[in-house]
Amino acid sequence: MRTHMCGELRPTDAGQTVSVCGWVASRREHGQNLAFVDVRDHTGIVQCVVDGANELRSEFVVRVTGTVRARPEGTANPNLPTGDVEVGDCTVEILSQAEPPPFPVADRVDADENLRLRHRYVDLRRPAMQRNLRLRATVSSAIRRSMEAQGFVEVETPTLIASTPEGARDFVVPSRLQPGSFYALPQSPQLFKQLLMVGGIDRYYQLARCLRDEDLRADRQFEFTQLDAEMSFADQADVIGVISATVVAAIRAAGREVADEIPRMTWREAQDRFGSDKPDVRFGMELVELTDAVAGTGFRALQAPCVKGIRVPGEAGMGRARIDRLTDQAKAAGAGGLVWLKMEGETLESPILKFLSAEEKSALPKALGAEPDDLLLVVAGERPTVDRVLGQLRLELGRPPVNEGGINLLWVTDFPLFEGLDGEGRPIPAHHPFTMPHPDDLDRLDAEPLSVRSQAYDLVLNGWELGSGSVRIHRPDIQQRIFSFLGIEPEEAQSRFGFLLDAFRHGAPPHAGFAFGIDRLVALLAGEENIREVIAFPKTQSGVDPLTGAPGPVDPRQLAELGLRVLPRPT
RNA sequence: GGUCCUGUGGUGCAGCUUGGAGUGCACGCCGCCCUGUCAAGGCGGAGGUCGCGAGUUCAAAUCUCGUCAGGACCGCCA
Repeated sequence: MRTHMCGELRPTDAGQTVSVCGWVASRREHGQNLAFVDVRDHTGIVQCVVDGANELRSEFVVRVTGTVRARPEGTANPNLPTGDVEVGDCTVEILSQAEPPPFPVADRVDADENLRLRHRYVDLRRPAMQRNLRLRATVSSAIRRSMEAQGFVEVETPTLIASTPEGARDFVVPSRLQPGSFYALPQSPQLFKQLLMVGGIDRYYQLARCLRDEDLRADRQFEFTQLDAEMSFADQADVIGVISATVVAAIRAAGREVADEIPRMTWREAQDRFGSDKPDVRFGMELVELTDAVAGTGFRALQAPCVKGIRVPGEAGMGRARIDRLTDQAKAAGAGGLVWLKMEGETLESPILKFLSAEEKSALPKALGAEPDDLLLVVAGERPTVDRVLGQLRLELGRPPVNEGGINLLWVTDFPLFEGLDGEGRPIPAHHPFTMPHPDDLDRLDAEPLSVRSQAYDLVLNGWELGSGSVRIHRPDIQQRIFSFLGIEPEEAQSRFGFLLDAFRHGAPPHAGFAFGIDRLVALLAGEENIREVIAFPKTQSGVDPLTGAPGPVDPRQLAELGLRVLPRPT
């Protein structure tokens, strides 16, 4: 049907008779006997010269046959890769007519999200969406090649699985053959990949669809795709090596530069320096320890176990309203308040000056490395709160746009095993309950559980959590001990995860794994703030697909067959 | 569950603060003209329940309340 793609014609093709197919991108008529028609396919646009184009309209699908020729002197278009040539003496076949598009098919579009999604098939024609989806395919392909080159085997795991009421909310599918019983859609293939290790697969990977029924965000959809991997007879260093190689390969396949070696940082260091477990290391403004500098202060607001601050360069002119908003934000995040100091030239200005000693007035700016016209923000309180609050303020005040600052990968290691205590004093697992504690900390499990580190690690890219992994518990005795720690009784553990514990009694190799989100990786590589831009058919924030109308009601006969009845919505 | 922003011809906006006739801009659409344009140009034209519903008022796109939709965020996401 066609001999060439629109975007590939060049002066070297001159003289050839060609056929191209695509959509009418624009039409410029110059009377009855001359018109220019730009035809677009995913490779680009080429100008076709026709006698008349009165019957053509935007987005009509056409096949154009004609002769490639250099454009006349002075009429080349340097903005177009095909701008030195045109297709002349054209015959135009209309393959399909089209209504006027609901929004312009331009590279950049500012149309309403609902409108774009309702007409996604038009939206996808836009060069930006074409680039994003093709970038995604390039990245996926590079990931597969890298994993296979490292000896990993792709294994598919089931989509209809048993619900394990742990972590995120499950999507649930009613069973017809067992009315009243339900499948769940997998939040991840976690348990299956561990079973594959017991099954001797040794190195497993999968570009796995994961589903979680939680509220949507710019970086979260109901369904998302992960590189899911697991390896036997391997430790943390092995996993980090494999995943590092694959992520670097994927980023390079996308045409971006990245170093071979990915820096590492412990969770503790990330908290101390950045107030986050996923630090954005593209900019400074690190958290500075001030506890000693104000030890013994007479100012009550700074009498706290931990005092830290950040230096906001050049923001001494910040208005009172903005500072008040930051203060509200800090309080909402748990801080008692927000202390601010301004370097008005060389002079320190602050509402709290009268409460500070002379030593403190010089020690605070010095510790923070303050320079003229800087704004200094100080928070006091319990250490985790101080870190969290300042970490948020740092992002708010300094974070660069998504497409700036290059690609900065970072491994964050030595996460705590538990992230705190629940209402009944039981530890909450920071990762998941199959995470192996750090061997050096095992003997503190009973006495100081919150100080126990785990062999869990996250991969962070420009402040986005790309993914996480861990060394898994492969011994039933340790797994039972962790379960009981989490308040999961042996009977409950048996009923929920019994199949895994059974498997571990049949010869489980030590194993470790990882999973990271493809949607987020591709979005960052595409310079997009929102993962919807790299998903062909995403859902809106309220979980609706405006194109297909999902979710919708089902036929009453379907419900009856499933033994279900829909209750009226509570009002 | 909560906070904030947005909703005005097909599209993107302005108008809203300080209520006074659906007013305006750009694109698109329809018709005519035009032989070198490329977001072509010129002339003319059509197209509106100001998301929806209440309330206040002599009078509401504009003020108030509710509601729906889209977006950002908090909660949530082991």
